[in-house]
Amino acid sequence: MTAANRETVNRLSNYRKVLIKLKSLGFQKVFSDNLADALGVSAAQVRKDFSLFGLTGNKKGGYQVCYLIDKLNEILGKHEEQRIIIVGCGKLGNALMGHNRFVREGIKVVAGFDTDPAIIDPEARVPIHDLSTLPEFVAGEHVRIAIMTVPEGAANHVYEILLESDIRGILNFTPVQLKGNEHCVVHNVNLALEIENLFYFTK
Amino acid sequence: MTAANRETVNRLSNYRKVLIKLKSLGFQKVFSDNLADALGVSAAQVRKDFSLFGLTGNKKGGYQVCYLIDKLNEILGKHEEQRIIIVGCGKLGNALMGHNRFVREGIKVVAGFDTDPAIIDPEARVPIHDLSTLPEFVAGEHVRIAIMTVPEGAANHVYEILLESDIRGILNFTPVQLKGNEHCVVHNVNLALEIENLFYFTK
DNA sequence: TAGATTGTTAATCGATTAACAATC
DNA sequence: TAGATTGTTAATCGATTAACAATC
Repeated sequence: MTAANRETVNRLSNYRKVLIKLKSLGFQKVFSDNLADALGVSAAQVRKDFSLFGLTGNKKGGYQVCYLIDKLNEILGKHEEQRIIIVGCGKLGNALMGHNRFVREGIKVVAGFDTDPAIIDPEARVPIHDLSTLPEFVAGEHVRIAIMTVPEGAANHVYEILLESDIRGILNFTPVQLKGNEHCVVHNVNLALEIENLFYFTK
Repeated sequence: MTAANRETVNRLSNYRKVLIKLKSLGFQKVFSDNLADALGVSAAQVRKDFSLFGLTGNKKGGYQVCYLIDKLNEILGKHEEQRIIIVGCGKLGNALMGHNRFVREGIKVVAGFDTDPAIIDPEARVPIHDLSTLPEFVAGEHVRIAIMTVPEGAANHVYEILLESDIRGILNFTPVQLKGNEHCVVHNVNLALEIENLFYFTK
């Protein structure tokens, strides 16, 4: 069995989103063909994905919408609130702290961290703490995912702090490409790279 | 010949970045092996990538750093300033408007667009214009790349406006997955999806 | 020359797709 | 039953890697 990769899991998230929409419209069952159209993938891909995660349907009868949603919630950890922290509370970090979409998707930013005393504010609605208190906070609050929005120069230092903490996954917005290791997964989002890439493909 | 895909172009950007660093350190030549190590890919991949774009080296002598930088600048369109606009100047759009990294990478945000009169300010350092003036502005200023940071509900409407304008590439931050067409490339950056993905892989 | 590196061809790997038996 | 859909196996496709001849 091939293990689920990042793209597969992204498709699961997208199936879930479509299914929730379908449920709200009163649909009770759905065919692989319908989901395929909604996502722009093949029906075989949908069935393959479901098969990989043990999501079963009925020959001829398709899949039960509620069943799929429930199973996907479980697989994606959507039964409970997903709590994250944001390290680096500059412009970008701040924007993400109030990101409405996170709230709607059940993702809660429980705290921000920074080193600038002018920014630190433990009394704010989303408290901003000193970076030095991060390991303790993460351990105490059982947070395992962090967004990194620090300046390029601080990237490696902050990364080390995160690796030594209980953080298990990082969404890295710095241009420094971080590798991750067996304890900590890193996804790099390099905005300048994305723009550069678009320029290439529109030439 | 297989055409260059997104990942290949991303690697080109990363080679370029490493090469600029090497040049500043006084290096004049580099081997595929060195670049491979720097990026965490195989040396064969480096040579294959270069071969695909006609970047040549010398058997035994490696590649000339300056030559590679120059060629990559040309391929990636880095000889001139890369001008973009930002559509939707809420928290996230605003943060990206002042993104220092863009400046350092030669990417210039020439204007923002919004529909909220309270936000519109044509006199600001980066002017924010009314959305209705976008097609005219884009045509007059020859801008071809746009970042979309509008609310989910406005995504499809704004997308249509962009498709009818001279915009050729879009970096889409709304959760609505846009497909793109033969005239316009779309890269979707779905932050909530990225977070969800991290939660899956850290279970 | 001997040793090392490029550039390319062939092999491998993994993901997607096509096909179809099972079956409702 | 006949028709339609799942679930899985085999085929395809594309990207990465290994191997090596060419050659500096």
